[in-house]
Amino acid sequence: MDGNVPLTQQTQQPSQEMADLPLSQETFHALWATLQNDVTSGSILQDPVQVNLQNYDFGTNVIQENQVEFQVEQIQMEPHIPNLSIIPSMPSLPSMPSLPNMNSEGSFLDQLNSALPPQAGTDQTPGHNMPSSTGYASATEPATSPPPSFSPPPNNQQLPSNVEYPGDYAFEINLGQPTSQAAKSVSWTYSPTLKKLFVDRDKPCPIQFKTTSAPPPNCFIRVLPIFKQAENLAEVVSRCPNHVGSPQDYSKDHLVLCSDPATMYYTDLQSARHSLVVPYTVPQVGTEFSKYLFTFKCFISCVGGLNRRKIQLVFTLENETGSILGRQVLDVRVCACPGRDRKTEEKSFEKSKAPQKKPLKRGPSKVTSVVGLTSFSKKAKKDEETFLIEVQGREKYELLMKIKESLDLMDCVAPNQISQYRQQQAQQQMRLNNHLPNGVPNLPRVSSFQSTPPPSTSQGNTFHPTLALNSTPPLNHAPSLNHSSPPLLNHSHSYQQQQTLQQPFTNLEPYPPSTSTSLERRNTMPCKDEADGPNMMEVDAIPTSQGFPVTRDLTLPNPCHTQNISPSQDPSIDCFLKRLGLRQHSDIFTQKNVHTVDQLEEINMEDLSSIPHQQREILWKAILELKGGLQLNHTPTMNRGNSSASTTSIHSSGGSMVGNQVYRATRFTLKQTLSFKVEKEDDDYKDDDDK
Amino acid sequence: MDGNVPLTQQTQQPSQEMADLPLSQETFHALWATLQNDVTSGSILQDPVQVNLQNYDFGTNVIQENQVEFQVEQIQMEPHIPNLSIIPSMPSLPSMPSLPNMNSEGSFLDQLNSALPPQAGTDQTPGHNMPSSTGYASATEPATSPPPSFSPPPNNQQLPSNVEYPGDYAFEINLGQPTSQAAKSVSWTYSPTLKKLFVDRDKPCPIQFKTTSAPPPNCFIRVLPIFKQAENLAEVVSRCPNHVGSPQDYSKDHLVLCSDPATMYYTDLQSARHSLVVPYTVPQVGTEFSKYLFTFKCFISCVGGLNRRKIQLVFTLENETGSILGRQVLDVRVCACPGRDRKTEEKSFEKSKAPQKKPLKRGPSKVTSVVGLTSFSKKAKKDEETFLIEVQGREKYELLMKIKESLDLMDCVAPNQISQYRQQQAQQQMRLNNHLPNGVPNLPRVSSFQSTPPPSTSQGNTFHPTLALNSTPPLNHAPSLNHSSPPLLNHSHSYQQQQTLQQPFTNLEPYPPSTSTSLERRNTMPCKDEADGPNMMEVDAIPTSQGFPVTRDLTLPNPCHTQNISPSQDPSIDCFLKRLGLRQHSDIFTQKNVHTVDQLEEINMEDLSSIPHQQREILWKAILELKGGLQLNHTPTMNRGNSSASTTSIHSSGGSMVGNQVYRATRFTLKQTLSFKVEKEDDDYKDDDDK
DNA sequence: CAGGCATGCCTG
DNA sequence: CAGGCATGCCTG
Ligand SMILES: [Zn+2]
Ligand SMILES: [Zn+2]
Repeated sequence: MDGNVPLTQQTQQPSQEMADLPLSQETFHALWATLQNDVTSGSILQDPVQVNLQNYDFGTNVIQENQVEFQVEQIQMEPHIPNLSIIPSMPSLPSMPSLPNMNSEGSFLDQLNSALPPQAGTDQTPGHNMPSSTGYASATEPATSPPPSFSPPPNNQQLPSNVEYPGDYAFEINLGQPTSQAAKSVSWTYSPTLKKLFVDRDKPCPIQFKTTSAPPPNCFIRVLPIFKQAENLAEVVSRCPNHVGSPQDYSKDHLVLCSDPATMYYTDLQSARHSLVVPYTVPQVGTEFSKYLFTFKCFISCVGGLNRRKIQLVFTLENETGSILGRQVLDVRVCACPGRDRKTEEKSFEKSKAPQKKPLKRGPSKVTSVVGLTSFSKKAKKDEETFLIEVQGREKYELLMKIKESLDLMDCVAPNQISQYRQQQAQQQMRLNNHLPNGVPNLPRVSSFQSTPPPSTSQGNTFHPTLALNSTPPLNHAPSLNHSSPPLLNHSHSYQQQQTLQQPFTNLEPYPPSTSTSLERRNTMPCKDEADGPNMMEVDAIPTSQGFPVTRDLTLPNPCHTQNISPSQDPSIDCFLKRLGLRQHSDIFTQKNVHTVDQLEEINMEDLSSIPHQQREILWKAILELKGGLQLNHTPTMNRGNSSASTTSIHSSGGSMVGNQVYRATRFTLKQTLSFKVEKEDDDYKDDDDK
Repeated sequence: MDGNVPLTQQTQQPSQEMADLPLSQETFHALWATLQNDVTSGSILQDPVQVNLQNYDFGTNVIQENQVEFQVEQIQMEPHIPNLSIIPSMPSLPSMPSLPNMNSEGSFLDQLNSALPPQAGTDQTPGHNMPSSTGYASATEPATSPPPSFSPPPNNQQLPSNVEYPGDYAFEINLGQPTSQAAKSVSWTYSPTLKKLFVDRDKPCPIQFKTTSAPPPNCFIRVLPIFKQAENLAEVVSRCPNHVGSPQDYSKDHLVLCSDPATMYYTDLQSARHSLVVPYTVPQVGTEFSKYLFTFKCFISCVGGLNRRKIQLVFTLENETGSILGRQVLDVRVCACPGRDRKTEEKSFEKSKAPQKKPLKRGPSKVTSVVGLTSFSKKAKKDEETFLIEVQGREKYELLMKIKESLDLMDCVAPNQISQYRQQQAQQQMRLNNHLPNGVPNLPRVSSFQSTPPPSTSQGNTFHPTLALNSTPPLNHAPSLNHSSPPLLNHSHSYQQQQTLQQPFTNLEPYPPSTSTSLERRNTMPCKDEADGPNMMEVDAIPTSQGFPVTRDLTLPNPCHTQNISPSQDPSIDCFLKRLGLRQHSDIFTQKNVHTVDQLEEINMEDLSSIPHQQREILWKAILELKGGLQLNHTPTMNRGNSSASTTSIHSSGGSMVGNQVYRATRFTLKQTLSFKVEKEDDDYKDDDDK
């Protein structure tokens, strides 16, 4: 096992209580509530914490390690201030007393409570304990930072959860009538034994969903692919260079597509993870399930992509504010011969659970569950000087005017409107082009909300016809993933500007667009806790581990950086390396917990010592370019602190802060890692002979 | 055989005279001389033509087809003129009387002679018969067009030659002491039986060169990878998306790299082919060969790249003006297990030539040899209106000023200086970064010639210390490939601007930079025919089929289009498709002889009917974008005529001609195709069992 | 649609 | 470094 994650080791006995370990729904709930609190008042978590790890087949393996970490960090960034003020509230917790006595967590978190300084900014209303109704408003996941005291950085990623959780509505997935076997190259086949879907690349595959009772209106299903093996879990699942979509395409990096015309594709600004969201419609009368067609754009074997690593799909049923009502996980193998491979895997699975317990190869050896929350706030300043440019030649003039126009317009428009506009444009375009798989008729189902540059076009939201006026605008609160990445550092803006934005619903006329932050917005419509629509009750106790709202305020209108970065670029290290043709070396970054380009400050020359000379030069140059300001003068660069707070500083080259904004972010991370000895157990392809 | 090339069929008997077929060196010579003539005076080829096809193992296969085509086309494009005036000089020659009586070609070409109208433009000096001294000056390969009368378009690509030609200096390659076999995964091994190199990806592989007599000074070796199979020959060999280099890297698409620090990497503007050029140094005293280390950046199996298609390297020894002094061809297989694969191929090769002649699989079924020449001319106009732009905010101002500055500077600077500047910058940067394979010390060996934007930096040309003052400036005359592509149509400029430029020598102080075309330049320094340096004699009879000079004048300073196109983009359809993730459909384009984006006008909706709906939409949209002007207004678009001249028109959307230039191009193509029934003969991997 | 190859890569 | 698997794809 080549886990890239530095971890302290703790040995423990084999455990059948696995299914009842830390980071359960209660954890989410408690954390959520408490963190809300904290963001606004400095108080912290008192409730006991439990974790519920499912979906990993531990077999009879021996636990080798069981570690829990908790961290609270606060970052504040302002223009023209030469140093990032990182306020480590609680340095970190290297390891917890071994589980399952996770109730001790309560007292631990109590300690944290006192360690956390009162929030400096006060533009937030006091917190409350209703995760569903308040979560979206104050808890987002953008701003994260390296842990202030560790070095090398600990594994503090906000990893996606793969914990199955049917929830109050008994959310379930289904793959139709089980078949006992299938032709070698059927387009897809599901193995009930393995609980695994085998599907050909780019072939539509129906997946069905149901809930026992009707969930609140305007729910949607999010589909997020993750790597199954713990050592890859931190890596974003995205398409290989060979199968990436066209640059204009918001789903260009998405492994999974859905044929539903109302599908929205997201790329999380922080984690860079690619997920899709599709409105959940209750089953037609007489049918038990709601069916959706999905396609997968890469083989699991794709070089420079999945690269023969197992993946899972995480399906979350989320309400309109992004709270998670249920979660299901499905193992998937995208391959050219689903039938053959299913047979092979089932065969080897039979063998593996046969009495003699003969050793098999490569199994998942580590399981990590992480919950994290980050709150975030931001203000904008202005740049109002006037200049004149004299231009020779009409062509240049028109070109420049075009650029100027767009710059001006971007300034005029609320950042989230810009974001929204972009996302809408792109997705509308996609629809117009009938670009969705399986040729499902592409109705313009998303209403237009663009009071900005291009004139508003379509209307008619069939997606959320019942959107209640008293529900909070989810504009800034699309659920997304817990995957860490520093918030607003360095050149990340330019990327973020171009990224897909988190915003599943666009028909939000009840609420005017706003440039305020999520926290600020709470002042406008505070304490909806007790009145969050008809689904208040259900929503109350719902965890949001995977569904942290994200403020699109991160999308800054400052165009300075876009100059050097193509719209197709992705903030993930993966994509960064891809562009350099150095994908092979992603380990180096993963090891340092560097997952997006704005974390590149973490990387120094020595980290690259393991790679060949020439490649190192290329890489280092590219890193420097991203670190140290690109072509433009006055491009402020902020350095990301190393693991130690003392190294944190700003590389501002005399310029103003990007976008002239003030940012404050507080992040909380709770992580548990279980490590266990693998008895060589895995579905494997080799042992057919001795069957 | 799935030859994409529409061809008329002609059956012929098996032939052992293969080695003496059309398109020999004499052909080149004769063509060259005659075409020179034609460009300037309208006269055409009288000499008999012979062709010498080597390097294809025909075995005892039956020739099914033997076709020769000859075409002359002239294109003229001017701003504000609504129609491309295509002057078909000679409609085309569907098929020639069957060979080997190729001497009849003489009379055929005589007919052509009278068919060719006198040249409209007269800014060329009279032609002469010295290919080496005049070739670079008037014959270039930029301007090509679809044949005016055919439909569907015939295979009129300017394909690279793979004809072995030791030449007057007996140019030879060598791979060191032959080994009888090698370990499974040696980094490289050469099979003398197969005359084939097996090499691991990214591993240095020494290849040696020699000549019996010393070639003229300042010679260089060009290395160009091509596909071996005729059906792929038209496709540019480049790296797969997974192995492309970083965008700044001029060699990012080059399959082959050379560790020599003086290596220059080219991407032909017209053909989009990627080659490298390295100075040829005579062997050290006491050694027989000059050794160079090469690396290969893709496996032949790379998906979206070589894709399991056989390749060859074409090594040409070229003099300083780009004339070809010798050519050698080497089969190469880049694979993970060179030893294993060599063994396998040798085994199956033995079998294949065993008496019983058991059928083997997939062999090369068609061989195509093409010679082509295009002359090209261009003039620039001006755009001098003055405008004022008022800008709010310093950031935007500075951003815009930066852009304006660069636009202005581009206008001030001669296009070839810009080009040169860019190429130099990039390659210098590469050296500085010690970016070359194998860590060979990176001396700045290319002198700086940048009288333009960035101040001149390095000096000291160790590359061409003996560059004679009376040699013609090769600035515009780097040898390149005969691969067709339309000249100055549509949005190709924006791509070209960003493309690697053809210019192997940069120490050219004797000649001031010039914006004039190659033809115009001849007026400035006319008739160097008889005085082209010390190597006049040798150079005289040398063919230039692969070494057609290219005018970098193609690189227009007009920045209008760069806006939407990232610098890393490549004009080839391959890359275009790659970006869209639709590489699978390259056939469609190959079939229509569309190889670069500026030929996209050739493609219409129906052509895409074979591909899946969604992909079609993506593709079509992308094509339309490239065809029809991007985001900017006043972006003139010129349509490429379909195979029929009557469909040729300009889609100018009321704008001025791109760059306000007038273009005139004349192209000549002579092509022979041999088609033969394959007795299932090929090196194959399957038959090990029955050994 | 099944058989089986081709070929990068993993494991001993 | 050799054995051998994994897996897309080609051929009947
Ligand atoms: Zn892929
Ligand atoms: Zn490759």
